[in-house]
This record gives sequence, C-alpha cells and structure tokens, in this order.
Amino acid sequence: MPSPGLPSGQPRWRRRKDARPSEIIAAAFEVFAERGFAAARLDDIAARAGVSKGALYLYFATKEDLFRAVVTEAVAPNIDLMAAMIGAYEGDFASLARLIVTSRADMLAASPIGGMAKMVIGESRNFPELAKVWHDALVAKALDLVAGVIARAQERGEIRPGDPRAYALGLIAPLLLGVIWRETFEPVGAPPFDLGALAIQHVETALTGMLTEEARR
Amino acid sequence: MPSPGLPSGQPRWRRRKDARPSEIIAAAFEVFAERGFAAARLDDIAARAGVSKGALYLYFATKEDLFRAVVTEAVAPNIDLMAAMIGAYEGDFASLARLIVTSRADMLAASPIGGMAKMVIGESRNFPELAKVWHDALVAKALDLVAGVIARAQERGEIRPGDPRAYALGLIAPLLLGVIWRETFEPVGAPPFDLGALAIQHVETALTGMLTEEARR
Amino acid sequence: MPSPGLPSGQPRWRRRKDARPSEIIAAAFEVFAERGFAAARLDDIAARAGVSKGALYLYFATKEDLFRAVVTEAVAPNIDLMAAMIGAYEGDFASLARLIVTSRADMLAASPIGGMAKMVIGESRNFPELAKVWHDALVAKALDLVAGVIARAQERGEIRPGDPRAYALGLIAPLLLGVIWRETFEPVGAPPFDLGALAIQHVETALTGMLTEEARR
Amino acid sequence: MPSPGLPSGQPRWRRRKDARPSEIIAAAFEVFAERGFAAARLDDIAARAGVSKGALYLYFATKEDLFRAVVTEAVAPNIDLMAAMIGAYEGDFASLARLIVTSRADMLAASPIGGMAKMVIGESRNFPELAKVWHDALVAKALDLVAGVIARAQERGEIRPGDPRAYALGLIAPLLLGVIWRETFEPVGAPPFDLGALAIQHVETALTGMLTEEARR
DNA sequence: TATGAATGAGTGTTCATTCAT
DNA sequence: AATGAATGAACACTCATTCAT
Repeated sequence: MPSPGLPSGQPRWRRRKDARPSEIIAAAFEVFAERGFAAARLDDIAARAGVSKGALYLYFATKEDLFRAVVTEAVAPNIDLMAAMIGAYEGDFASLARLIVTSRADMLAASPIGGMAKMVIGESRNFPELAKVWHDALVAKALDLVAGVIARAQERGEIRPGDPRAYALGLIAPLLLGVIWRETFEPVGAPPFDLGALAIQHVETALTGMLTEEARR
Repeated sequence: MPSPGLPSGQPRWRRRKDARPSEIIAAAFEVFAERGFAAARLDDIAARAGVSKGALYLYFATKEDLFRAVVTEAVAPNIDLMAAMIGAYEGDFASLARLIVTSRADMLAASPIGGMAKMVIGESRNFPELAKVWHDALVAKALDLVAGVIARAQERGEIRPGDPRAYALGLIAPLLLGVIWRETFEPVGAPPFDLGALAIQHVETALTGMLTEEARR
Repeated sequence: MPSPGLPSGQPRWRRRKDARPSEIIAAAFEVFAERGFAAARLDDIAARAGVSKGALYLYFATKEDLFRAVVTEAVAPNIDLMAAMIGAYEGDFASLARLIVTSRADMLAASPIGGMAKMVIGESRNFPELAKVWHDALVAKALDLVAGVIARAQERGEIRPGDPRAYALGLIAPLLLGVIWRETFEPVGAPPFDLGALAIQHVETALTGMLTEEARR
Repeated sequence: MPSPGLPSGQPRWRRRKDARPSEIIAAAFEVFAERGFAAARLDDIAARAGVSKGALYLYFATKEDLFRAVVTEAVAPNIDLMAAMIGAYEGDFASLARLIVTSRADMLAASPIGGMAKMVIGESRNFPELAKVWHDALVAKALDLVAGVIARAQERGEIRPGDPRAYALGLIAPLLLGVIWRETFEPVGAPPFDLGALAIQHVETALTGMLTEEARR
C-alpha cells in the first residue's frame, strides 16, 4: 500500500519517459564502478538517479540487464572513432602512430572508460557475454586496426619484422595500464601518471624501436 | 560491506601447525578469483577447502578478513624476488632488461597472479587497503626498482633522456596487460597472446627505443 | 490483504451509461477464476478489458472491491430463477425434482459458475463477506427452497421421513461436485463427467430412494 | 549482519533436524489453508512453526515446494485406506456401502482434509500438478474403487443398471460437499451439517435408489 | 577443534495504488 | 474521462555469522 501522502510542495515526480533510461544508466554506471556489480544496491542507483526503485523496473527487467546496458552503452560511442581516424589517414606510420597514441591518451584521460574497464575485468567471469562484447566490439577491433596498419607499414618497409599484434600491444599497453593505475592505485595515494606526457615519451620510444633504419630518417 | 580499516589488535589469522589456513586460503583464492568478492559464497569456499563453514571462522574472523589474507598472502612471495635479482646484477642495462622481462613473463604465465590482479582491480574501491598493499608492496616497489635501474643507466649514458618511470611502465606494461587479457578475454574466445614470445619481441623493441646510440653497439 | 467490511457510503461501483464496468467485471472474472484473487494482476485485467490500469480505479476503489463486484454480480441473475420455477410449479414432487435437477444441470454446464464457486471456496477465509453473500443469497436460498418443497411433499406423504435438508443436499450434491470436478480435475486429464447424463440417472435413483411406496406408483 | 545479541535466557534454537520438516509442513498447512497460497506469508509460516524464515529454506527450496510438500504429504496417508477396506470385504453391497459411507464421514469430520481440498481446488490453475496428484492418487482411485464395487454388484444383480461412476459420485458427493460446506460457509454463520447423521440418512436413501428389488429384501 | 543447523538483516523484484498529463 | 509513468510497501529468498552439539 503506497503511502497516502508525503506532504511535499512539489510534485512527487515528473513524467520524463525519454530522459529516464540514460539518467538511470548514468547513475548505475557510477554505483557499479564504485562498488562492483554484486555490491551495488539498486536503492543507491535509484536514489542517485532521482527515481524510485520501482521505476528502474520500468526500463530494465533485472539488475543484470541494467548492468549490461551500462556496459554496452559505454562501448557504442567508441567503436568507430579509431576506425575512422585510421581509415582516413594518408601518410607515414610514424605520424599516424603519434596521432593515435596522443588522441587515445586524451580520450582515456577524459572519459570514464577506466571505470568501465574495471567493471568488465572484475566481472568477466560472472558476465562473460559482456567481456565478449567488449572484446569483439572494442578491444579486438582496436588491436586489429593498429595491427593492420603496422602490417601494411611492414610491407612498405617502414617497420621491422615482428608480430604486428605484439607491436600493437606494446604501443598502447602503457596507456591502458595508466588508466587502470589511475582507477586502482591513485585513490590509495599512488603518484599519478600524466597520461599525456606518458604518451608523448612512449610513442617516440616505441617508434624508435619499431621503425626501420630507412623509415627513421 | 567493507569496513575500510578495522583496527584489530590481533593478527588476522593464526597460523596453526597444520595446513588448514593455507588450504582455506587456496580455496578462497579460487572462488574469489572466479566470482569476485561479493559474489563468492563462503559455502563454496568451505566446500572447496574440504572443511565446514564453521571451520572458516576458526581461522578468519570475517569474509573480509579471509579476502585480505588471500590478497596479502599472494603478495608476499613476490615482493623481494625482483629486488634480489636486480640488486645482485652486474652488467649493462640491456642484459638486465632481457633478464627481467623474460623472467617476469615466465612467472606471470605460470602463476595465478592474473586472477589476483583482477580481484585487486575489481575490488579496489571496496578494499582500498588492499589496493594500497598491492601498490606499496608490489607494484610501486617493482616500478621503482626498474625505474631506478633505468635512471642509473641514464647516468651511465646507456639510455636516452626521459622519465624513468614512464620507461619502466613501457617496459612491463605489455606483460601485465597480457595477463589481464588472458584472464578476461581468452575465456570468451579471444586469441591468446604467447607471453614468452611477446616478451622476447617487446624487450628488443623497447631496448632499441631506449638505448643510446653508443649503448646499442 | 482483505479488509472484511469497509463501511462505504457509496455504491461499490457506479454504473455508467456505457458498458465499461461490466466489461471490466467480465475481464476480472476471467483473470480471478484463472489465478485466484491474490495472484491476479490488475495489469492483466486491464489489458483483457481493453482499458488502462488507471481506468479500473474510475469504477472500483480497490482490487478487493473489484473482486466483490465480480462475485456479487454473478450471484444476482441466479438468485430468483429457481424460486420462480418452484413457486410456479403445480404438480407432484417427482416431476418437479426432474425439472429442477435437469435444468440445473444445463445451467451449470453452460455457465461459468464453476469458476465462481472455485473463487468463493478458495478465498472464503480472505473474503468471508463474499462467502456469506453466496451462502445467504444463493446456496442457502436454493437449499431452503428445495428442502421446503421436500418438506411439503413429506407432509403430502410423497417422500419418506428424514431431514429435508439432507435430502436436498443429496439431490443436488453430485451436480455441484461435477462442476468442481470439471474446473479442477478435467484440466489435468481427468475423464469428464457428462453433467446431463449424470443428472438424469441421479435424479431417478434419488427419487427411488426418497419417494414413498405410494408416490412411486 | 546478524544481530549480535538478543538477550534471551534460553538458547535461541535447538537442533532438531528430524522433527523440523513435519513441523514446518504442519504450520504451512494451517497458513495455506487460511490464506491460500499467494496470500500466505513465509514469515507467518516460520513464526507458527517456531523457526526463523531462513530455516524454511533448509528444508524446502521455494514457497512452491513447501506448498507441494503440504499437499502431497496430506495425500499419502489416505491413499490405501479405502482400498484395504474394500479389498478385504466379503459380503453384500449394502453392508459395504454403509461401512464406506459412515467411515468416510467420520474421517472427513475429523481430518483437516477439507482445508486441503479447498487449497487444491482454489490453486488448481496455478498448480495443475497438485490437482493431478490429488486426482490420480486420491480422488480417481477412490471413485474407481467404489465404481468397481458397484459394477461387480451389478453383475451379481444387486444394483440396478446405470453408470457405476455416476452411482459412485451420487454415493459420496454429499459427504464431500458437506466438508466444503463446513470449510466455506460455517465460518460465516451457515448452520452446520452433521456429517454423521447426513451419512446415515443418505446411504439408506441411496441404497434404496440403487438396489434391485431382489437385493432389497 | 570441528560441525552444520539455525538465524535474521539485507536486497532484488512485484504490483496495487496514485497522480501529472 | 482516461492514460500510464511513477511510487513504495511488501515479500521471497540469500548468505555471512553464530552457537548448540
């Protein structure tokens, strides 16, 4: 039985069907990122979204569904950015690598993707489907793109022999680890990494290591 | 619900003459790594350890304490290995780097430390103390060790100018990410990385990028 | 949770010029009969009635009120039928009994009164008022009518000595049980009873048992 | 987190693994019979059984399972009683019928089977399996037994022609209806039926109606 | 020590009811 | 009059923790 009257001067709620789901997802993201899936409470998510607990169920069938929505939602906007960037590029590998690494560093520094990554990593056993979505739609795609660029640069003689995927991982790993570092260790007092500076130094080092003698000139 | 820092006067668990506690920790590690802290059930841990649920409480006061024991236990044996290896080393940086990277790759490939890392990352907000322990006792120490070696090599003119910590991160990041990859994405069908091969290729590339002209000869 | 008897000054539902309330009652009857009171969902009732959930509250104050309306509505048309039939009858008991039993059998076979009975029986503890309405307005009335006819027939020497109510129950019990059988056991594979055939055989058997020697000639 | 200490002088519970399930079933029977399945609250059942809510789940996986146990438990002791009674009988049908009807009346008057019947009838749509169990193990069996006896009596010329199942239903229907009456209408003020007296009168009437002229002598 | 039956606070989910539109 | 998004109390079920044995 609903409480017959909390004496409030304002309407108890406003009808905002369209905005609700994304507001809820945003609130859920925060709580899931803070607590992890299992420890997150729907009460908290609802409160942070400014709705009642019951309202969550108007848009998401279960807590798991809400979690899925949070994760997949975060994947979507990132998928084709790098593809567009790489596909459109005309020029030598070194310039492209500098562009990729620094732009990724900026993106990672600004976006909450670190929190997402933490969730996906932490819940990968409980939600393998989400790990798969992240892998297929984001991680593998990005890695394959970069590895493809590297392979073509190798054919042009710009890059030394070697496994392109390993090169690609070496190129972006410090950035990703920097994000995990920020999410995991900075809150407990670890000195921060400046992702931008890290990127600049790392890409030059990596390029020096990857490029052939000719390409370095 | 984690209580970050209960000031307990006694040791978290008593080591008894028999193997019970470590058996329990081993079982708990498996379950925590599979499910995460919150979703892990003490029933499962007890069953896997071959003891009753009540017996867990003879050795660990709470589920949180057991988790703490699992994590800190895993840190211990790794702490001083690298320090010993590095401290004892006489020789040029390139040789040391090859030794460090390949030996770390072997260790990471063989040990369940990836599962640990997943747990620490995933529960870092709920157990900041453990993130701190991991950082202080393991991650920062390893990073500082490597960064120190690099700094000294820079002083000797073996390595180009640049932030030693950034160089250190660039050196070991692919390995760590490879471990996370194995724990997170391989179970959902991602192609595996061969950590050993990755290490060999990566260390040469990184060295080429880091070493000065003189040192490369 | 039933509140047995809220003293309301207004009629439980307002009959409007259009058919809405009775459409809702019809839909509610179906859902209540299928699920029982507690398990019936107003969403389903509204959907089956082709109205919104909110519209239900324009006609019925609560779910309980709707249930009351369903049950009392179903009682109404049956109340005076038998009374009229019996009151108008001129003739011997045997003919009247044959008429009553066979006509009741037809009615029971055709009407959804079995579903009603199930509801009243199943919710009698939660809605004693409705059990009372059914008893007072329908069951007791019918039983008393038949018992009265039997008592008068006994005075005329047509029926043997014995409690008229017990005779009346014996006369109609197989029909009622046949209806309950149909609602309860036929859906799970029980062989059906042919109510008409049952009635014909039973009334002759009962008459043979009840009538005096003289009346049987 | 369990409450660390309710100050009670007695132990909070005693270990009684063996007795628990039947105590719980007994308590559950009462609550289900009073409220119906959906409206019954596990808190109430637990309280009436003198255990905690959690304890219910040591013995029954779900509320539905508990309901199933209640119903099937009640079926068991009744199954073979009548079969034994009938199988052992040597003598004419009239004597057997008198024995069956009066002994059933005593049993029905004394047992809570009326409450069970109400539950099975009321929840037959939600729990068709239970309606089936009741039908197969109890109702059909009893009806077939009686119908079989009647058919053999017909072959011996003791009973008039007619469908044996219809005769059987006519023989026992008033008793069953009397039980439903007691559960449904007596609590709301209906005058009670004396099942014993009803049985005695009814069986004589029915026998008179069923027996052939020869058998009646 | 060791067990595991018992506890009960906590939480995901449902759904009758309300009310802004 | 009618809608259906929103509410929130209620309840089934879980599981860390306790304690009689």
